[in-house]
Amino acid sequence: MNNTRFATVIHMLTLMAKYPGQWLSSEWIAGSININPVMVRKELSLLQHWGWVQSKKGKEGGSMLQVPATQITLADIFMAVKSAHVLGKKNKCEEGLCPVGRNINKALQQLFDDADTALVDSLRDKTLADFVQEVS
Amino acid sequence: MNNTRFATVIHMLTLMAKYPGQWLSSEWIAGSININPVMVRKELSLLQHWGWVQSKKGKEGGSMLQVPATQITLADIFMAVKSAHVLGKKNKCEEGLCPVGRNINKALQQLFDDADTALVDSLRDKTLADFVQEVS
DNA sequence: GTATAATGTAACTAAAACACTTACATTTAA
DNA sequence: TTAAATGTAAGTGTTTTAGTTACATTATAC
Repeated sequence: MNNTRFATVIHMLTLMAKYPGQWLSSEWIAGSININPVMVRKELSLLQHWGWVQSKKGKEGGSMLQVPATQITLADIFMAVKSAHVLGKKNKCEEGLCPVGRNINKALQQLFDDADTALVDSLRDKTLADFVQEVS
Repeated sequence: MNNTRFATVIHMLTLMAKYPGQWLSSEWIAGSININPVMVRKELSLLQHWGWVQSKKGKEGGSMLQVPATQITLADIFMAVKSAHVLGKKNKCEEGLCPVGRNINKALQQLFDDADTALVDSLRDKTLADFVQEVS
């Protein structure tokens, strides 16, 4: 995770949770985060895909939360944006070039999966609602 | 962590743990990992800095472990190579541009630190020796 | 109906992170 | 004295990430 996607998405969700029932424009959300509105819209499409957010096109349109903030955990949010393993990437050890290396890579895979799980587990007991409360 | 440093370093340490008391050349280590020897030497300087590894220049030189593999935990290794937070980076929310945003960023900082801690804690009960045993 | 203001998305550009590579000074042992 | 290794700086190439432009589409207010 050497990107800002988790920060961006939780920021977006927090704003929507703070203003429930209101159509927030991507322009306005982007302003609060200090990023480009198109980036916001890209992440919005992810949030829609997960059923967390509803968007409305056209004038007076925008986006709002579709599920209670108590039902979204930080683990859910992390998994939605996670790309790589938390311990990083593996080296490419292909075509049997590395005799010892192949076994190591197999053990690494397990280790990487375990680490991902440990982190996600630690995020499971905090909800978006909890986070929003900390902010207010 | 969207890089291969953890994988590279634990691979290197595993090799040195498997061949204790032998001077392993960066060329040979790099061959097993299938990466460039210079990358290996860069990471070696990190491992030396932590006192885990000893290197010898000149002909018949190389590197070897200087401490027992039982005394290096995966948490130690992770912390040695970790650059960003496991949840990623924060958005730049400077100069009070974002009224709501500033509070969120403060809460995010805490969350990011907690997540890092949770991951490190989960890595603390496994040593390099444990990992090497899994590989063999 | 028409103007306005929003989303949705593709395509492109810019910047940053990452890994590779070259080169060479230095060191050490056979 | 030669060979083989580390140490490291400097430069290049690749990939990832973020920003930006552009525009088709949609929906509302007037």
